[in-house]
Amino acid sequence: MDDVAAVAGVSRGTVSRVLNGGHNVSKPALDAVQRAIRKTGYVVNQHARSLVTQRSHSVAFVLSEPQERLFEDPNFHVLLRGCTQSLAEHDITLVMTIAGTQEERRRVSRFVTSGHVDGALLVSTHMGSRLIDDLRGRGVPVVACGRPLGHERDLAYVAADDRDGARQMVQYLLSKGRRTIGMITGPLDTPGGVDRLAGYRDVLGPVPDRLVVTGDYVRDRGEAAMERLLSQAPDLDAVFVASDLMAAGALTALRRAGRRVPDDVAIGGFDDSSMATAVSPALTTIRQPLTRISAEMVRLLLALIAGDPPATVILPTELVVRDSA
Amino acid sequence: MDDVAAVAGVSRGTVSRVLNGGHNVSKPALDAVQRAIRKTGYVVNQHARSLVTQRSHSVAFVLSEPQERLFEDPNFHVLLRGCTQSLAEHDITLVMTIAGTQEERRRVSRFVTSGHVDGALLVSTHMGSRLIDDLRGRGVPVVACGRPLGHERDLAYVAADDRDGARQMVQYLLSKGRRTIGMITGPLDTPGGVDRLAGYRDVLGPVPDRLVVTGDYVRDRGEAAMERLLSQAPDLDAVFVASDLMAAGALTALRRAGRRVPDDVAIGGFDDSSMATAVSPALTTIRQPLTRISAEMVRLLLALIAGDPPATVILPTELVVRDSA
DNA sequence: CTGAAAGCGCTTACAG
DNA sequence: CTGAAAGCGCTTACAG
Repeated sequence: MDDVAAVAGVSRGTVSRVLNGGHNVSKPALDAVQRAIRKTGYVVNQHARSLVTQRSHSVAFVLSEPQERLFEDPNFHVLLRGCTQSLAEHDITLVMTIAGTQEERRRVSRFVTSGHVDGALLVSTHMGSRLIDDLRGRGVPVVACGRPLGHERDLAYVAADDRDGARQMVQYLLSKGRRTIGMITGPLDTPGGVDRLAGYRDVLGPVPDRLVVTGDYVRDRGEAAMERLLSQAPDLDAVFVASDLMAAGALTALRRAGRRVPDDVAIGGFDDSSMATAVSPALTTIRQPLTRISAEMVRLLLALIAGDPPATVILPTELVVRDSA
Repeated sequence: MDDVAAVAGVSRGTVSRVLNGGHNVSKPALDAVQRAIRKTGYVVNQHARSLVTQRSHSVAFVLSEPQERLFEDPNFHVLLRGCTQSLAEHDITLVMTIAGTQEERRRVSRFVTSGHVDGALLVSTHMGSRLIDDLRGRGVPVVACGRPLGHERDLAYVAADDRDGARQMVQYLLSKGRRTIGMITGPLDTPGGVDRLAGYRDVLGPVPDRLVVTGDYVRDRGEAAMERLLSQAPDLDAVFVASDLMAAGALTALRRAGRRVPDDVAIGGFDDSSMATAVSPALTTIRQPLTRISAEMVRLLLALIAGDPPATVILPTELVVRDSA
């Protein structure tokens, strides 16, 4: 920076002003500095800048999933890409962190609170990690993806309307003449687990236990859950599955059992992830607007960093009809 | 830090020494400082530290793919997770950057060279972006994933032995009695494109043009390429496909054409990605050791940052026999 | 083993 | 509009 100032024949203060928008700088000074920057190939040292501004212009993307299951979930990539792009538009860098184990969570907590980032985007399905309390306690701006069970009031978050999506799907299955509709749920310590089940019950009222099996979002579990459902309720003619990945597994189990989809059993998924069209028959499912969710998370986090109070954003879900129901 | 020093009754210099390993510090002083740190909840300011050490303890993961196609590729996630974990073991943070468009590449280049990171892991299939030259010119330590066409000599990289993998697959197909073996290649401006085709030719010698179709690694293109191959060479009894994703597409095309796999046409994939077992029949394929590739990339980058000269690491590939061939 | 002091490369009131 | 100067929060020879 001294070099640039010397070459341009001005003070470092003026160089700095040019760097920060060029306000209060005369045209000739501005030109001289810009020429000097190009000539010297100068790039600001972000650490020095951050040290004085107390702002790093980067945020953490915290993947806090014990089994790191999200990595296999196509939804996750859409979210990661969406956040990276939305942030890039604001010239903010995404720092990727994985908080799978206890040890990793400690590391992440230390990292996020040590001024390395201005805030954090929390992506996890299961709750109950101490991470949230740690970060909140330090006053770090945080936005969660999905309703953070138990922290709805003190944490900003963006979520799809899971419950309404589930209602739409079950109503659709009914409208197609299905009468015995089973469900494979997500884990019941996740918002997608409880809310989608609640939506199912909203429409169907009290349902016999044998019609509901708890899953965990991944493919294999969907397959096992479907087998169980088939043995508990051989008479079912439709199943609402809380994720496309599990629905893909359910399809496999049905094929093996000799049941045709959708003729014998209709399958409704959730997410409208890439899996929905990768399987055959293609899944009728509920679309979550993940790209918009990413954009809203970023918007909310930037607002929080700017000092705004936390807020909640709920985005609508939408029925997508394909071949499985 | 002043607070900690005050509480512990020592100077800031001593606090700093404790923070940096506790060498040359007396036991009582060390204890007092650690107590004070706990009591005050102090966390170092990384920017201040980096400003003086000139080291950020973070590296960039540069995803430089025009179509951002990698995001859909399961290989990519394995790589990202592998790198994040290997880096975490060294207490180094991964900063995720996407350099898809020209504009993004400029941003990334500025970011990487401005001292924000100590080095970069370059993940891209296509070459010829100016990014490499930019970073090299600035003296930024860089390790590429896969042979960087045209930069083999001046860039450190880690790659799987693509050519030998291709040879293994073609030899296997021959050993199963297949006589007319077609190939769907990757893009010919990528190492996986040229090297896998070279391996195919190593075994088969000169091959009629009608047996080889160029693809682009993604599913849809694999489907289209298979259709083309089927019309150009209706007599083929095996196809070596340069990626599992394309092989999945090829399977769809074959099913539609009424050809049974592997009875009528055997399919050999490449990657052993999650796609290989997600499709039916499961793919016989060539395994790339992506987790080891990530670990080696990280090791190489840290060596580079420490001042070692660039190096090349080639990891073996391995035939995995399943149902498609 | 320890403290005082310089310095890392910036930004930003402040005075002019 | 511009320069001189203080200060962001650390680390690290240096002297003791």
